Amino acid sequence: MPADQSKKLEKKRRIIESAYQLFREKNIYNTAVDDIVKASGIARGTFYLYFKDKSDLIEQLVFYKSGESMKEMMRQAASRAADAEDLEAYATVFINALIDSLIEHRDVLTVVNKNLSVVFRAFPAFYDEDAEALYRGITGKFLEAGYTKDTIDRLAYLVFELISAASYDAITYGKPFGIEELRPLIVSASLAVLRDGFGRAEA
Amino acid sequence: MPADQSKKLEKKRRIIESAYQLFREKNIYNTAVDDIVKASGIARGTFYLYFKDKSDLIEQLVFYKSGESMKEMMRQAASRAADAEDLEAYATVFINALIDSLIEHRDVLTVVNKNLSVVFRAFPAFYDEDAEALYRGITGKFLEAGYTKDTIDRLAYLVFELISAASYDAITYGKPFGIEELRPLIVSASLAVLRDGFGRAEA
Amino acid sequence: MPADQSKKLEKKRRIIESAYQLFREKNIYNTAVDDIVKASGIARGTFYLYFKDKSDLIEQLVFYKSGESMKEMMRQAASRAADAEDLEAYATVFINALIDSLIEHRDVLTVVNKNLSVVFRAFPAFYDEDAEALYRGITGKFLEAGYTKDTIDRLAYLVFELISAASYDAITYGKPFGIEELRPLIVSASLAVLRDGFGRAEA
Amino acid sequence: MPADQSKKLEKKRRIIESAYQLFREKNIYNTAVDDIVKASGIARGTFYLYFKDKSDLIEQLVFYKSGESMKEMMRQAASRAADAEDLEAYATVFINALIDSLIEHRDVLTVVNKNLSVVFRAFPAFYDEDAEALYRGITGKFLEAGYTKDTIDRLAYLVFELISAASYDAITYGKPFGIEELRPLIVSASLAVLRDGFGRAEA
DNA sequence: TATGAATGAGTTTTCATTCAT
DNA sequence: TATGAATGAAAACTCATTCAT
Repeated sequence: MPADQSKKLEKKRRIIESAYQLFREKNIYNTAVDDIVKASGIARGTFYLYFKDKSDLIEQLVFYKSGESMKEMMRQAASRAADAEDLEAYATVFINALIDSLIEHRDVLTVVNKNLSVVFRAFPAFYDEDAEALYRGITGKFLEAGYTKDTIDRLAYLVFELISAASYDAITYGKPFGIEELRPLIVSASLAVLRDGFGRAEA
Repeated sequence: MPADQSKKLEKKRRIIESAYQLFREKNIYNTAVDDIVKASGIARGTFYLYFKDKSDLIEQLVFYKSGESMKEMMRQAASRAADAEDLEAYATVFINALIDSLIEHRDVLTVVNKNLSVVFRAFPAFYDEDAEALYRGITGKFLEAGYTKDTIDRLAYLVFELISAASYDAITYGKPFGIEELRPLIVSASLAVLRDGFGRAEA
Repeated sequence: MPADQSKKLEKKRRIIESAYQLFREKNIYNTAVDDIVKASGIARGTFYLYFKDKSDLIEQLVFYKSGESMKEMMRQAASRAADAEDLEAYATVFINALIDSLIEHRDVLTVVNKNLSVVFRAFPAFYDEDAEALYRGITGKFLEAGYTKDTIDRLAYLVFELISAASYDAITYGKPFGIEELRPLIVSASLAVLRDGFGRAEA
Repeated sequence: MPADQSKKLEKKRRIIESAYQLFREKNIYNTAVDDIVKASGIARGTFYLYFKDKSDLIEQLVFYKSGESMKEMMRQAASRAADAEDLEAYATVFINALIDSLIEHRDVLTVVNKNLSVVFRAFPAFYDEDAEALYRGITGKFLEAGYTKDTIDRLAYLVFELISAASYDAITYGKPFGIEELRPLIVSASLAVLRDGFGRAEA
């Protein structure tokens, strides 16, 4: 039973992976189910064994891909920021690392687009155990520094939005400003937001 | 001849307006050209007299709708901020007024979505004379205060991104935070970004 | 306008006619919309201009075909029975002529099958002006002979059911009895039903 | 081995029973093999262990269901008519009882529809021993009364057709006439057919 | 300019049946 | 016997676009 289960999941992931490739190359609306099954090496009907219809696949793909990527990015950023001496240094390294990750995962951005925010947004809601642990790890330092849990959630949301919105076009189009041109401003603006948030919370 | 011109423009606007309604109700990909011509009360062929194809309509619609709305929002915000005593007060009133406008034009957000940024982004590029004049008016105060033109463009971009990204879900979904809950943070974060940008620019 | 209208109706009839041929050759469920459009010499999409979907075509075809055939059969039967001296002779000739017509239109039976009854059944309800006139003509003799309108409707229904049910398999399969073997019984049984009906109505 | 046999038959009946339910609810062409196996709680492949294909199931189902119902109806009708004094009374009670049975088994009519006649028609051919015995029992009285075997077969066919055709819509749709409205006519018409048939046979 | 019937390539989806386990 | 994942041919339907009037 568990063998069968995992085999099914394995095939499902294979389909998602093929679809993901095609979506990147041709965009979602120009990719037919037919293209996906051909790329997956499965029969047309098999697709409908795993997904109710095309939009079911899209939904699952976006959630899966953006979730995975986001966790991966957070993990990398958190690990690089681990040895920071104080909170300000921690945030600086973390944000820079996050931008690096976004650059590295630029292909995800193409497909997942606005939907990345879907997961960023769900982040404080801990949509899965890994994500929860990560979020706790990252924000823990702020809790120790005296930020309230509520303030942290709001600030995290705001900063993630700022970073992803500002980076999105910079990374995918390089317009109207390149990412390296914008990077110092993003970092420094994020820090300002965090500092400001702390001041407001104490008041 | 000018009468003809305006008649043509009039019909074109009618088509855009009908399409806009449908896009809001059913989303772009679920709206057929057929639906649009029916709603416009014109014949199928006529559509292609005014637009090269469907994507031409979409492009023009998004540009038109978001451009118009944005100018309107900017105008309102600028007028409300006009009497502010200092730069900080000016920015505060302006940002609050901008959020109010976004709330008021929430229906535009639905259709134009991520594409609002398209125009926000094009802003410093002065995509039309009105817009250019507006942008000059709004940012003029910062120029006088000693910000460089370059810094202003970057900061304007960043702040607009921050405001629109953070407001988008708050206004359209009310999740994960409501707009009024987020508003003080947005304002204060924006001010922090502006202040920070000034400091960095001087250095 | 009337030219266009009739042209559209003309094409619609052409599609119905092609479908009818195929339904007879291959049966309804083995005939694809694709076969029909090929046989009609039109494009796939055109089909959907005239019929909402396949079942819409079937519905319209059955109604049209069975209606037309039935009127034709009634007309023939009525004309052959016209000179009959008394009611009994009239009915005898009429019923025999009706059976002849059913034999002649045996191909309609194949497609329209049980649905012939649909129209037979609708008969007293005068589903169209031609049919109404015909029905009035045929049953008029019985009205004069003293049958009430109510009795006529019921008897007509019963006799038509008897004739079509008993003839259906006899004509299409020749089993378990051939039509000529059954014909005298059907005629005589029908007359018996009519006579009996008259007696009951008087009592 | 006989235990196995009956187990096999048991499962076969379960499949037929499930299919029967679905056919009633959704009609034959809208019921997929998949629906049937799900409703039967068996695996897809198992279906093909018991039936060659879908049409094999349909054939067996119709035969089984209509045969069973028909025998049941005949049995009831024959038993209620058993004590009748003369042939006319016997026929009257029998026909009325048959109509009652059709009303009671109306659900069978829905599925078996026109196909009920298939079995009615097969009746004189004694498609199984039970049925043969029943038919012999019912028609025996007519044989004694002087009807020839041939006449009996033809009359039985005709009368069954008359009754089932006339009752079908009356019972399932109540249109254009209700069954109770039609019942006296059906009975009396049937008797007329029988009487007439006797006369013709003697001549 | 305006019309709307016609097009047909392109998509999605279904489903009876097979077959390895 | 029993299973159910896999198959893929076949079917239904959509829709942007063209073109004769």
